[in-house]
Amino acid sequence: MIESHKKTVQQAHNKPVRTRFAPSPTGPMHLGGARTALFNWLFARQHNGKFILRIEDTDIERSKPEYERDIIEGLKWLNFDFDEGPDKGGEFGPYRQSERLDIYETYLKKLLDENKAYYCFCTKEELEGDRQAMMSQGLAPKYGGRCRNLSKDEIEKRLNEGKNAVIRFKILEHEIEVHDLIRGKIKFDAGLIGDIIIAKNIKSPLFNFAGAVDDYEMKITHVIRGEDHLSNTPKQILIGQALGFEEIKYAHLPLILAPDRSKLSKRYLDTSLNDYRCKGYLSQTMVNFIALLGWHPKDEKEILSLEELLQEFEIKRVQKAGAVFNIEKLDWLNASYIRGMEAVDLVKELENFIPDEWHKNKKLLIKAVAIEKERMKKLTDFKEGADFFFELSDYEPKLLIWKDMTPSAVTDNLRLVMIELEKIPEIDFNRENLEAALMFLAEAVGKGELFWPLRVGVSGKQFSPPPFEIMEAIGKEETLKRIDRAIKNLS
RNA sequence: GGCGCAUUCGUCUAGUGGUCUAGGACACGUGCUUCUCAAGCACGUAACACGGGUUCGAUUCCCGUAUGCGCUACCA
Repeated sequence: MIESHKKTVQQAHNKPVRTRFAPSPTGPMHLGGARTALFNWLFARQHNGKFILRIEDTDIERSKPEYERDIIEGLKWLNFDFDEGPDKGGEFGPYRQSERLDIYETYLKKLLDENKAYYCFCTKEELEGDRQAMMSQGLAPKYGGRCRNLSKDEIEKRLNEGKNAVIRFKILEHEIEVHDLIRGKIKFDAGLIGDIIIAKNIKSPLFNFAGAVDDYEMKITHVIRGEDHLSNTPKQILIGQALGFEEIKYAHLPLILAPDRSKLSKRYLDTSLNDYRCKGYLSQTMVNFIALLGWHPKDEKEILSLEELLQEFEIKRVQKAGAVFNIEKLDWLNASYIRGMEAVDLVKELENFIPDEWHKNKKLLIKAVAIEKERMKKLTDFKEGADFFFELSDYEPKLLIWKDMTPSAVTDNLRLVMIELEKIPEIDFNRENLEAALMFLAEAVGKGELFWPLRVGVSGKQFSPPPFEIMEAIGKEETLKRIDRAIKNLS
């Protein structure tokens, strides 16, 4: 099934599939970016193609190396390995746009020479005035073409005078069709676009132009990106056509939305991938969850590993409408993954989420994790929920009292428990034996009457795992110490 | 304002011209289990934006309206 699909795509292009993730390092890796990367990665891997990372840092003001690092770190965490990219290299590098200025310059000159682009000397003030005028007439605000037909001499003269000039691309008026893998045919009227600026100057290309050049130069076959780029697509296609580039397939992903259906922003929840990592979400949770935002497998399966996604993913099944990011479902998914993990593996994930001292007693840590993972939603929950395994902090003595029992009745029950526990040898101090030893006692005095004070005595908490599990984890000596402490607390 | 995209339970979504009394998941509610919490199990509440067509029949096709979002930068 996948094999045959694979074949179809390769035949259609007659060349290997190459996708790219092309973020701007102007901020930390965003959830939307992570999903774009995932779909690109999946598509490339499914078709035996290549997945390329390209850093779009033409905006030198806003681009920062630390953001590039954050993006690469994020991809690594999610296990989206890329075949070509900055530092890693590849046949079509460099992979940072700031290092490809010569390439853009060549194409820019070509466009200028062929009269498909021209220098524009209009000032920002002039442009703003034009825009206002057009808007007030109810027209699409586009460049009026003041500098479109300047004579060669005039251009030369102004350039020599040192006048500031941007480079505009001539948009020919005609209808243009975008074939989107997800949305089908989309028509645009190029006449409404107006001549766009493709470079601030010969050495400073802008997004639409640089991207179009790179997609061609890097032999990208499929551009999979957010819906926010849909309106840019005709511009990029037009630039490609002017330069004689081959056609590229496009797929525009629906946006990830905040709970009020607005664009995902810091106002409502964390937007960067790293925030979620720091908050204790697992890599596999994020991958799985992000995949389900705007995509769904054929069957009703919801929990899918990266490998399963690789099997199941189909770009045609991607949703067209935006998807609200539902943190509750994310928590449920994360809890589900945590529960499903082996305690030893979970301990590794917990590394940076717990105090160093807890690592000293590995045996206890593993036991505590095995017990607590059943009720954790996030890795951060362990620190609060499992502290009592390592050290019992002070608690309200009243907490020991079950319903309307008297303190002395509670004390009596705890004494009975101690007597029974004393009889069990250290080596047999496991949950089965403990339960067996205390069951008949519980039947005599009542389960709640016995187990509630015992559980609170060993955990110090209103809510906690069952007492037998705790006692086994902390061992006989510590258990007796804590029960004794509970008895003293009550008097 | 212009252009573009979208619209199934609160949310993520399945689905199709008659099988829809619209399916699943999260959340929520009730119950079971139970010393507490969690998990688990059972049950339940809850949706085809609206208006016109097309059709024997429309949630599904077409057109409008509304609403939301995106683009409309010498950002990407």
